[in-house]
Amino acid sequence: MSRAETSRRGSRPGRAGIRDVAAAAGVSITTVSDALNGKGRLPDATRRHVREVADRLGYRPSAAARTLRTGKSGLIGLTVTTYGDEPFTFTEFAYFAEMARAATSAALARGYALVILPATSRHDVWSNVALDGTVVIDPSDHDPVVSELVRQGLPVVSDGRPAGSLPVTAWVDNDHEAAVLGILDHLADAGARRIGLLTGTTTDTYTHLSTTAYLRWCERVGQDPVYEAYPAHDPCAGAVAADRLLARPDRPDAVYGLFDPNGTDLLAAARRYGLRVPEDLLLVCCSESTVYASTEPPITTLSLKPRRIGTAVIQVLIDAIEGLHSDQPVEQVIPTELIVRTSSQRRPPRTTVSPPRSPEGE
Amino acid sequence: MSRAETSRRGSRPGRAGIRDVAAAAGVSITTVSDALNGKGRLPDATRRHVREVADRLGYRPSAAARTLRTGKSGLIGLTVTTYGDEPFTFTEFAYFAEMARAATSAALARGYALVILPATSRHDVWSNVALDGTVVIDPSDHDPVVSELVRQGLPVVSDGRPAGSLPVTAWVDNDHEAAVLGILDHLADAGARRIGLLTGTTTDTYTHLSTTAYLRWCERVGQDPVYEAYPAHDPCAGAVAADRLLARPDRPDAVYGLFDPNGTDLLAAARRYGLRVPEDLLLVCCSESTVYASTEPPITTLSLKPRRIGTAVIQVLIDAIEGLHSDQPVEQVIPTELIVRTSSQRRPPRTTVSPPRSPEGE
DNA sequence: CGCGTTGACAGTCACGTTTCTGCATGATCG
DNA sequence: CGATCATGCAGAAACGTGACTGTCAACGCG
Repeated sequence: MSRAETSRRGSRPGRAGIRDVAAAAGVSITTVSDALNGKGRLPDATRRHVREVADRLGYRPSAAARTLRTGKSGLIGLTVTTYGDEPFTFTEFAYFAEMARAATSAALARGYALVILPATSRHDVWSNVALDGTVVIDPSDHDPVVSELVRQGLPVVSDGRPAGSLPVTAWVDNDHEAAVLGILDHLADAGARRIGLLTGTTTDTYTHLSTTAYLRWCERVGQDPVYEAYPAHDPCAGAVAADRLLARPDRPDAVYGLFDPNGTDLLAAARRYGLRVPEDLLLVCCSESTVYASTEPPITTLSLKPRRIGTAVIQVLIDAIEGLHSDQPVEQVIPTELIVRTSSQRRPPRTTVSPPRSPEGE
Repeated sequence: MSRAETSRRGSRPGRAGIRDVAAAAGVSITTVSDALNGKGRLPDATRRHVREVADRLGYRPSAAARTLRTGKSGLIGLTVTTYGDEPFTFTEFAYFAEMARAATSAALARGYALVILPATSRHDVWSNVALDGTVVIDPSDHDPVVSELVRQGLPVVSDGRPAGSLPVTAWVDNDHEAAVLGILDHLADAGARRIGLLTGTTTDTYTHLSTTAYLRWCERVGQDPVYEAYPAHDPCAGAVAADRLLARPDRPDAVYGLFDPNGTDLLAAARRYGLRVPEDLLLVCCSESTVYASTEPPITTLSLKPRRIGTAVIQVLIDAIEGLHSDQPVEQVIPTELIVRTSSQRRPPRTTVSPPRSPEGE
């Protein structure tokens, strides 16, 4: 300890640096770094001694310095596209919540953390955080943020296949067409003669693919399409659209709703029109919420398996970050699950469709 | 351009550094930094010229280097405590989702981003990310992570007043006692004679304060407490507990549920026992979900205003980070809002309590 | 016995930025 | 007209870490 007082010039008290550890242990900075990272060729005695001293000093390596040096921050961006005037709809529906939860867990298990970053945030926020890669949920056609990130060489994996020529590194998605066709067949099997659709006005691929599949199915079986579209980010609009759908002269006897709240909205609308579910109206909606297990009646839902999607997205992204070009394809399809409940099961198939009725008081 | 070829030794192609900008603009590094950050004393011509060149080169400052130099990362940790065996219940209920959404927005508006970090994550993840401060949601009594962060001098603001002697920098919370007392009075005003409570077995302050308030209210009005507790993280347990509560010999004629899914669970249980809502059973639950507006009947809910809480937490935290010791107190109470719907309104107050009935088939 | 080899460490540079200090140049004032 | 001063900008020192290179001793082998 002749003149090893190199620690006094450094940062504020309370934070010990690698120099302090080296001085306290009587070794060099290199030895400390190697001992803690298990890199060099050191005898176990030195390694243990250094680790002990580091623990005693409460040494925590500076994440910023490590990131600057290694070029890896251990941070992954989680981006959701925006709807309407709301800043963003992060976890507006249970899907996003579950997906983000699973993604966070999966990332953490591999030593990464997630940073929430809306696509419309100011550019300086994006460049103020060092990202190793990014997950984008349902990117729009010409998302400028995605292009920018890819241009910078960052891996970008999207939840939902990218629309247009968006240059993502990889994507994970459900087979939405197969899911919709399966639901329509399921409803037809239950006796539905005219199946309606509650869909959205946005241009994301989920809405687009689902609607297209519906229209194709209608054409195949020779049914006139019966659907109402509304801005999916507005909960009030959903209730109104559900009402509109059941008020039509060609009122459907079965409805599939693409969005989470459609189930309760359609149920409420059916009550207003005096329609019994499932006797007069079969109901299915796409949702991850458990409330549909205890509604009256319980409503059949389509689960997109957000936990599996979130996990898969993170695995693919981290593989790309760490250069583990996995033998799996960069396009991964996760199966959906139809949870059949009372609302889509009808014992005696009806042969006639009753005319629409006027709304009744509660 | 005599020998200004300093750019070649640097990083990989595709990322322009501040040196490249300086060389291309024919100025020094200092001038570039000052011009972009608006710091120095430069003529507008130089400033504009430098910015133009930086844009042309697609220059993005390195977040890691900036963080290392300034000591500020612009990152805020968002931590939720864990329940049971699940890794964590992030956004398990609508409250967390809304709160996180508002917090993200508020942070972004001030140039910060949120990093999702469960309290039980491995320590290396925590030290691998440079945080300016942390938000903890409902910290447990002796949260080691909070203590560690505070010891490092990081501001920590909690959503929910800290239990025990947890040394947080500040906290934001509702007045849970006043909220519960208000609901109980509301139910009593609607004619309730025996009010039950559906509560949790966890030791967080929300559950504790609410339950205590209930017990005190019971003592004050001379009612025997009627409550069931269950592990709040388990949705199945909630349905079972709701059933237990309505199966008791001293079955209540009004119930307040502390957790989000209690409304539908209680409604389903009431149907099983042939109880009409609100005629035979008044119902209120604490929830942020909009589904309770369209259930049959619509259920009165207590909103904890998570958007206001999330915003307030972030404002207080960033004020602390930036040293703006605001004149506001470091303990902030956000009022709750009772959204009165059909389930808690009864025209003719009942004078007798009907005996419990057996469950009926659906 | 001399030389190459290997183990065990120390010194030093670079990551890219911010910021402090300092040197010119022109303007201003006594 | 010379000294002072504001202005505009350049140079260089950090920030804390990881990695490369270099040094010194011990040791094996011809």
